[in-house]
Amino acid sequence: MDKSTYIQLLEAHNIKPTANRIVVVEALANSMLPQSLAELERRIQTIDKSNIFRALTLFREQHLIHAIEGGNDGTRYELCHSHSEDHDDDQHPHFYCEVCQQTYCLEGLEVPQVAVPQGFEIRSVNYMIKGICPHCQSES
Amino acid sequence: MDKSTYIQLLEAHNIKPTANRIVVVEALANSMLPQSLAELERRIQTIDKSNIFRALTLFREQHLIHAIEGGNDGTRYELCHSHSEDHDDDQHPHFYCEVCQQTYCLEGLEVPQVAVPQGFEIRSVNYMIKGICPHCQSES
DNA sequence: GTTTATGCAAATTCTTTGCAATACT
DNA sequence: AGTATTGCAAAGAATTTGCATAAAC
Repeated sequence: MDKSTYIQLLEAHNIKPTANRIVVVEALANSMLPQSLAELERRIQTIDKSNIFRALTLFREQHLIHAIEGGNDGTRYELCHSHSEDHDDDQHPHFYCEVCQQTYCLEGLEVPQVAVPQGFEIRSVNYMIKGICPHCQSES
Repeated sequence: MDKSTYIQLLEAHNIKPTANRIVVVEALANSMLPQSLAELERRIQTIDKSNIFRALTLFREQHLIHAIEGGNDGTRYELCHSHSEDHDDDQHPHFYCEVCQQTYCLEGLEVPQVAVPQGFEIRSVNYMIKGICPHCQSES
């Protein structure tokens, strides 16, 4: 993907494509794994963390990225796959390895739905599995 | 439940039943909703937060309580239902209301399993739904 | 008397905001 | 000019640790 692709992506979500925001969205796009704010800070030395944070907040509001929680160390962010402007519908389960502490996307899988009681309105679902990943499995 | 029940509960998990620990486990048992550390601090004025924290850490190690994450404000704790000493098997989905910010246990429901790829070993699953609860639904 | 638990204070870590300077339109 | 964005610094919030005292065994 080149720069103009990211600009289009930002614009599709009504985000003005500033230089910093392009860098942040690019960093997310190039990440295999969902990134925490701290990881993005480490990766993007040129932008202040408050600005990365503000970019992420904006991206989240515009449904360009979504947040996943429940691994261990705070919130992680990943690009939405479905590029809808007003909601996320590409939720997939995540797997947090208790040994290497990486969070994997289980992209091929769907988050199974549960039948919630009458009156609960579902907006989103976080499905986080914890355990040991194949790599750490074979180490032991 | 009276005090001796809590003592038995602690002992069943190989936890020495000190006065403080009895108070903490009692507070959890009397909570309808999973409690955060901050909520427990507010509820238990007699015990220092570092101690509540240490009790929770110990309880977690001994599988007396489990942690749920992904609501909004950090980790919440609830008693395990299955009183096994070495693992949790009573996971149920939780529902976080984005309006009133309460976390509900959907106790009647099971967490649906997903077929993870070969090599991933599942230890536990966090299923967190976000949306609007019946009460806040009817407010609007 | 040795180990364990406790309370207080403070260190850490992570997230979020204030504000002046800069860039954009 | 006027609005939006940025970097730096610092405020906040939440979690976790150090350590001296006190309690338990």
